[in-house]
Formats: sequence, structure tokens, C-alpha cells
Amino acid sequence: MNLIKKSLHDHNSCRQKVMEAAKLYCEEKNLKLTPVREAVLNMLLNEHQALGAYEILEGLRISGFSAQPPVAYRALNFLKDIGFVHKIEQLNSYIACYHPDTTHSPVFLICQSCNDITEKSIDRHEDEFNLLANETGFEITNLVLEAKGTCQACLASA
Amino acid sequence: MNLIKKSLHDHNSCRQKVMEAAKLYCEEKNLKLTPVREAVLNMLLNEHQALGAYEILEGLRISGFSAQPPVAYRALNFLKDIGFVHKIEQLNSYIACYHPDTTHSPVFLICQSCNDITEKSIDRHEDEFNLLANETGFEITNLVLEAKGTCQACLASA
DNA sequence: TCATTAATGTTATAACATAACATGTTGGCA
DNA sequence: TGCCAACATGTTATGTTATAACATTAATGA
Ligand SMILES: [Zn+2]
Ligand SMILES: [Zn+2]
Ligand SMILES: [Zn+2]
Ligand SMILES: [Zn+2]
Repeated sequence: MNLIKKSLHDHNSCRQKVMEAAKLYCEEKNLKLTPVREAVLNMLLNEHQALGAYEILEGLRISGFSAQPPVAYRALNFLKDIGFVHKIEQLNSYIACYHPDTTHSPVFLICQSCNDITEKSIDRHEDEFNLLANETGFEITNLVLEAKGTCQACLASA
Repeated sequence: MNLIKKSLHDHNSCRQKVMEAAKLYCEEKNLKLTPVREAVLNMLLNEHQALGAYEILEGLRISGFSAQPPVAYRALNFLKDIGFVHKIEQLNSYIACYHPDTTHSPVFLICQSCNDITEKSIDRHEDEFNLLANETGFEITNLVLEAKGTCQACLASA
């Protein structure tokens, strides 16, 4: 975990803000942010990094929830569907989104050295992908954009 | 499988061309395209679609090779490392590359309706990703770019 | 020849994910 | 209130993907 980065922002307030947003969103859409779902989101917000489903599950077990795999996967998929969690495909792991307020195509920068993951965003209507896809009449519904490499901090300390 | 597309090009010659290229490449780089590796590449070139590691394994078993998982994974990883096979992260499956001659960042268009996968390519030095990454001093070593959606043929017949 | 490296064989297990069905909870409506 | 329908959770079992670890064999080249 990138400790420098973690300390550079008011993590507590950032966590609370997103949790509030999630509650509001669910209220508006008449969806339920149940205890399990809230616990999963909270765990991901706390960690501020990608977690595997079985790590989530372990956290749920500790918190007294049922700890069978479907419990974790259901909560993760719910949160993913409403845009508050993204799946990192290359890592088979899940990460909280800190700017879920807009429809966005997340771009993940995954540092292979410190495991820190940065979420960036691209404008879906200006990106190369829709251009590429349009050439062949392909209609995009979902984009997975992940870059592996080395972050600035790790490059500097190498 | 997209039969239209498959029939639109001389698949046999395209397969042979890539296989030749792979042999040449390995010769030049002093790498060995061993029987198992060649069998795996051939299978992927024949199918012209993404296959899971265990489908590959079944093919190997039929061809008389040892059929334990590591056999398939080693061959797939070898072919991936030299750029003749790509992994589709969203599908946990593997697909042959038909233009492995240049260093390229593949972009996959995955049709959710017919399962056809189209590989496109972006210029690594002009793409948005390096711009995004550069902003934060991140150095990219590998890109995963996958779009899910609906292909032209499926859109037309819907 | 003999040491070194690369490749393959083999067993076992880890890690990730879902099917299927039972049970509980909630909220509307007769 | 009693009932139903929809949703959420609990639970068991199993499916799917991938690697660790170590033994064996094959090729390379002093
Ligand atoms: Zn996001
Ligand atoms: Zn780093
Ligand atoms: Zn390619
Ligand atoms: Zn299609």
C-alpha cells in the first residue's frame, strides 16, 4: 500500500462522503443499502485499495455476518451495478469508486511494485474507443481499461 | 461464432501465415516453438475465437499430450509473452493474435450476443492512456483494453 | 563427459465464482 | 389482519480458473 498517497488526503472525510452518496443514491432509486452491502462498501472504503472477494468475506465473518461466498459476491455485484464498486479484471479484485456521481469509464493504473491503484476517468464520448468501435458498427456497453506499470513514487525510489 | 465474418477471409492462409511468423520469430529469438506450444497456437488459430485454458487442455489431451493444467498454462503464457496470444481478462480466455508482427496494444471488441471477438490496435504513443498516466508520472508496461457490447451483425439482425 | 538450463510431467491445492434451493423480511393490498 | 409477491439472505454443494512444488527428461555447450 502506498502510504504516502494515503496520507495525502483526508481519508476519513472522503470515505464518509462516498458512503453518504451511496445512501442517498439508494434512497432515490428505491434500492436498499442493507447491512451486508454497507459493510462491504465500508470495508472497501476503509482499505482504499482492491480486495479479493474472499478477503471481503473474511471481513464479513469477523463482523458477524454469514461468510459463505455468495454473500460477498451478491453484495459486490450489487455495489458494482450501482457504480460504487469496480472490479479490477486483471487482479480478480474489487475496489471502491470515489467519484461515482457521474457515469464514467474508469481507467485503472495498477502499480506492480506497491500495489497501489489509481482510478482515472475518461470521457466516454471523446475517447478512442468509440471511434474504433464506430468504424465497425460496434456498440459499446462496457469498457475495461486497466494499465499495469510503475507509479511515480516507486519510480522515484528505484 | 460469427460465421459471416469467418467466411469473409481466407482463414486457412491467415492461419498459416501467423504460424509461419511464429516459427520465424522463435528462430530469430532463439526460443523454442515446441510441439505443445505449436499445438496450442494451432488450436487457437483454428478456432479463430477465444478459448479457455481447460478447453485448450482438452484439445491437448485429444492430441495425445499430457493434460494436466500446468501444461496448458505454460504454453499459453509462453505464447502470450511472445505476443502471439492475448488473454481476454473479462472472459478468462485466450485468443490468437493475427498481427503479432508489431508491438501493439490490442483493443478487444467482445460481442455479448454472438461471442465474436475483434482485435483492434491502438498506437501506444498517441493514446489517451499515456497522457493520463503521464499526468501522474505513472509508467505503463501493459495495457488491458476490452470493450463489451454488440457487433454490427448482431445489431442489424436484432 | 558432466554441469547448466530449459522444458515437461505429475500431484496436489489454491483462488475465484456460481447454481440451486431454503428461509426470512418487507411492504402492499384484499 | 391475513395473504401474497418481491427481495434479500442463508446454506450446501460444486464448478471454474490458476499455481505451487517437486520429479523427470531433453537440449546446450563448456
Ligand atoms: Zn469509478
Ligand atoms: Zn508504486
Ligand atoms: Zn494482437
Ligand atoms: Zn455479435
